[in-house]
Amino acid sequence: MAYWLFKSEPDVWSWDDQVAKGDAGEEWDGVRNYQARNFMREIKIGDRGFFYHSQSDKAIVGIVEVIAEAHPDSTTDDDRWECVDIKAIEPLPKPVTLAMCKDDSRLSDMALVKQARLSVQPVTEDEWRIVCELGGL
DNA sequence: GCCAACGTTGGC
DNA sequence: GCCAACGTTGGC
Repeated sequence: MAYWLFKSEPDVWSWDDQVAKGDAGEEWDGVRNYQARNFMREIKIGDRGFFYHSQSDKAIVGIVEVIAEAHPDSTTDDDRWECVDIKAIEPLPKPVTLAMCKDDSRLSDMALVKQARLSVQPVTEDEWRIVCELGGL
């Protein structure tokens, strides 16, 4: 199983919005970036991901599971863009902020730290474990 | 609200 | 195919 990080502006689509969708989940649509799209093509059903709030929060706030692999993005007619579907699994007892990731030398290679603008990014197993630990899981 | 970083577009 | 111009994202 692989691990990922999904980034969203909470004003547009927040963790609470995701939780409200329950097990039905929701399309992770609106990605207009080739690098992120290419990662989504590698994502498999059952993969886990962090849900990150950019802008005001700048924190990893929850864990999601992939329930549908890459398929055309229904929010555009442009067939270059695809999306996956995810559902909320559980919140992090303690959100892990960007500052915490930057302060932890073990996380200095995280895509989140190094590539601020990438909206879908891979997370290594070690990084996953460390962030869960920091988050109180 | 500003600005740096980065991705995309289009002219050559 | 290169690169300048432009647009967008996201941290501060």
